[in-house]
Amino acid sequence: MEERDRRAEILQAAQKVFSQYGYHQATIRAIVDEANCAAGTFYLYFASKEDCFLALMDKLYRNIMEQILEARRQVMKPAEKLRQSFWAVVEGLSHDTELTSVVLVRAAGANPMFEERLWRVRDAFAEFIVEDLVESGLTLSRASIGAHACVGALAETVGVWVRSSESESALMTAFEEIEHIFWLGWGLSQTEGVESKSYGN
Amino acid sequence: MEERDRRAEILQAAQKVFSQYGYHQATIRAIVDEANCAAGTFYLYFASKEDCFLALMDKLYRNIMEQILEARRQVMKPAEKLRQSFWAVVEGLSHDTELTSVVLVRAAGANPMFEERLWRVRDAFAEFIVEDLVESGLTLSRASIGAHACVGALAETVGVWVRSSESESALMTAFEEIEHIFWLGWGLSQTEGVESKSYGN
Amino acid sequence: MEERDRRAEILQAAQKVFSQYGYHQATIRAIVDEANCAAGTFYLYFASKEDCFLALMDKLYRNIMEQILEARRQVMKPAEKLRQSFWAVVEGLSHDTELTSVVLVRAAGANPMFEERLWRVRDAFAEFIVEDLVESGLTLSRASIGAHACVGALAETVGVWVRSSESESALMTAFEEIEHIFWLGWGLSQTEGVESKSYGN
Amino acid sequence: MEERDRRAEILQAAQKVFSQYGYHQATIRAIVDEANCAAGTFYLYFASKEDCFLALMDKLYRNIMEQILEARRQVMKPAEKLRQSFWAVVEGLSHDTELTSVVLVRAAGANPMFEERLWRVRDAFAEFIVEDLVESGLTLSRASIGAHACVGALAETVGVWVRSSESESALMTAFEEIEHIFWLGWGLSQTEGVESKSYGN
DNA sequence: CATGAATGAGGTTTCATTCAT
DNA sequence: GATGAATGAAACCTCATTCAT
Repeated sequence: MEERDRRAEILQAAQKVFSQYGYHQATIRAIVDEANCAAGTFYLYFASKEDCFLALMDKLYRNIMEQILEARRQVMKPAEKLRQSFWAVVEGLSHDTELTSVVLVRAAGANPMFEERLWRVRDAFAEFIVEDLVESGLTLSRASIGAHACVGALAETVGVWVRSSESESALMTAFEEIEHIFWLGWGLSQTEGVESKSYGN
Repeated sequence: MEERDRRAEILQAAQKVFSQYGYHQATIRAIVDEANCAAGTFYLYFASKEDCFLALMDKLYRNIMEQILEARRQVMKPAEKLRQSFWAVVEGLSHDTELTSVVLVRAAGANPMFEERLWRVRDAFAEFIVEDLVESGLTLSRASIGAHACVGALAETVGVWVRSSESESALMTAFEEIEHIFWLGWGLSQTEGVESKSYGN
Repeated sequence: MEERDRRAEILQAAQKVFSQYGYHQATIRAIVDEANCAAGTFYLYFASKEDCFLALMDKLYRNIMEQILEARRQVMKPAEKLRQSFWAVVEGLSHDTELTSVVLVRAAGANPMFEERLWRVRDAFAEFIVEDLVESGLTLSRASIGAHACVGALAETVGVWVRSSESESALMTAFEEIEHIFWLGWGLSQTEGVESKSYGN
Repeated sequence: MEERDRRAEILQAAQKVFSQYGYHQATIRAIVDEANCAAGTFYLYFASKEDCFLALMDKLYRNIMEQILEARRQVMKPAEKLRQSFWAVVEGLSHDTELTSVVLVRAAGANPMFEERLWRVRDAFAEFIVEDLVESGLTLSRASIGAHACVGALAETVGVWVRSSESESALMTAFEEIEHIFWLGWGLSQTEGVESKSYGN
């Protein structure tokens, strides 16, 4: 006898529908049709449409957090930690690109609450990178700007990729290029951490 | 007797209301209250709420386009052209940050149509940068990835800044840091264009 | 050009529908059909179904209050004041028996808020009678019990009458009988106020 | 092993919940939670929510009927029979005031069917009093009006008492006062039945 | 007997849009 | 050009009831 996880089924369906129509255009009707259940069933597992969307945001958040914490468990050198964090975020974002694009691009305009929660997510990721950058010798201010810029670059890249019909490897190539840009931009050699020579003011 | 531009008044009011509530929470009622006119009047100038929002997106688009085209009129060296384009985008984005945040962060989830238009806007800006980067010696692929990453970084930076209560000069500092990162990342000296030493494949 | 009072029209329709179906069975749809307007129009004049019902309660309340205050304006002797109050309540209740029965019998179970408001109405009327009874020599305790009993008797009588298909004069006869019972019961002669002889404990 | 009467348990729980929330606000969920059983179990004992409420109405009806029939079994003099009926009703009403208030005040607005049943209950009680009053010499018309007025007075009194936080003895005092009023009002000596002196037409 | 997950009809309410004035 | 009362479609959500276990 198979164990069905209704909540997961509905969440999956919701993700698909939100991805297709955006938050407001998505109707409960469409979600439950996709999930093959009745409207009332939706409300056994989620208090509201909003609650369901927030559950998706949390899912992405936890996905990435897991990756980051896992990655940072055994590392030692700052430069390496930074790279691990970066790729953990990348890993989390690319693990389920539909989810990523739903949360990153469909969340904002829909609801001020989503927007705030979304910023919390983005800020949390940036925070890890900031920390590593500071350890690597950048000032807090530059680390903070750079970390957010990096998160923005990653998010945009996912967005571009989702619209395109390119392969997953194309996405990976893009991530590598971004790593390349930021590591050079931050004055870090890609394998050895902070460069000795400083640059200008 | 002064000429009133009703359309501009309403657009201004709409920008304020969209900025405050997001697209869907914003009601025509709130917009016309803000504009001190009747609901019907709104429809003399805009075909629909959607049309009005699109007008705002176009406004931002034209703001930045103007800056870019203006900036690129007299320049010659590729390196300089790139820097001009970058700062033109920055200029356009920071000229009216309320408008920028409305379009950049409130648009997406609201409506698939906005999303598509928004990507057209972002792509258009990225395109100029791509062109300049290619002229500066990057491959098309890397130029394209880098240009989009750059646009994403700028958009995120505006988003972070809008939420914070920092001064405009803080925003400028952030833009400078981003320029710094990308120029180094792209292997361009900040004052002279493409660096001679290449990096890896 | 005729002045239409939409609010009054809808209120009238609502009264009819509530009277026919009770609060919960009554649908906005039925009300607006009865009022010959669209569902949305209802919400131009009432914040909610609840608000509309409360408006009906207030209408009855004001109807009766008006009668009472009017009646008590010029009177002097306590006995006469009491009789005037009694008949003012009666007048208010019988002025629009549909309204009366809607408010008095349909209000309770529907909504705790209605119930509370309904008691406020009943208490308010009882209060006038209490006051007059005390002036006529009864103790506060007995006056209070008697006044509420009297209100209950009147309400029940209206209820009975509404269900029956008797004439309005039958209702009046009933009210007179009730006056008769209570006046004797309170030890007041029907024309001269407090009786001299007291009765037991 | 004690015999549990599930039906009675659920009915008890229902009474409590209806009393607290009113008929429509009360949910089956709340009732079965209170009764510590599953939703499905409710439907083993009651055909519907409506059916359950009707069972409560019947319970009150039977409570009072029992009292009345018991009381009237051995009496002979009309005056005494009337008093016995009156106090039997009072007894029935005050035996379980929660039940009384549920039925008397929460029933009406909920459902036209309840209302009709409620009137049947009230009419049944009034009928006994009418009968006794006619035997005591009143005309049928006056007896009928008086009996209903009396029932209304009693019901209102219970309602007032339930809202207040007075002792049970206060309720009894109120009932005595009401007896006093009506007996005088009907021209009956409180101990001896119909007074010799008649009053008016 | 008992359970409780699933159902789905149906109601209230919102709000973009229209049009007679 | 300007108004704002009226429209009505359509969405979210509740909750009494069922039935497979």
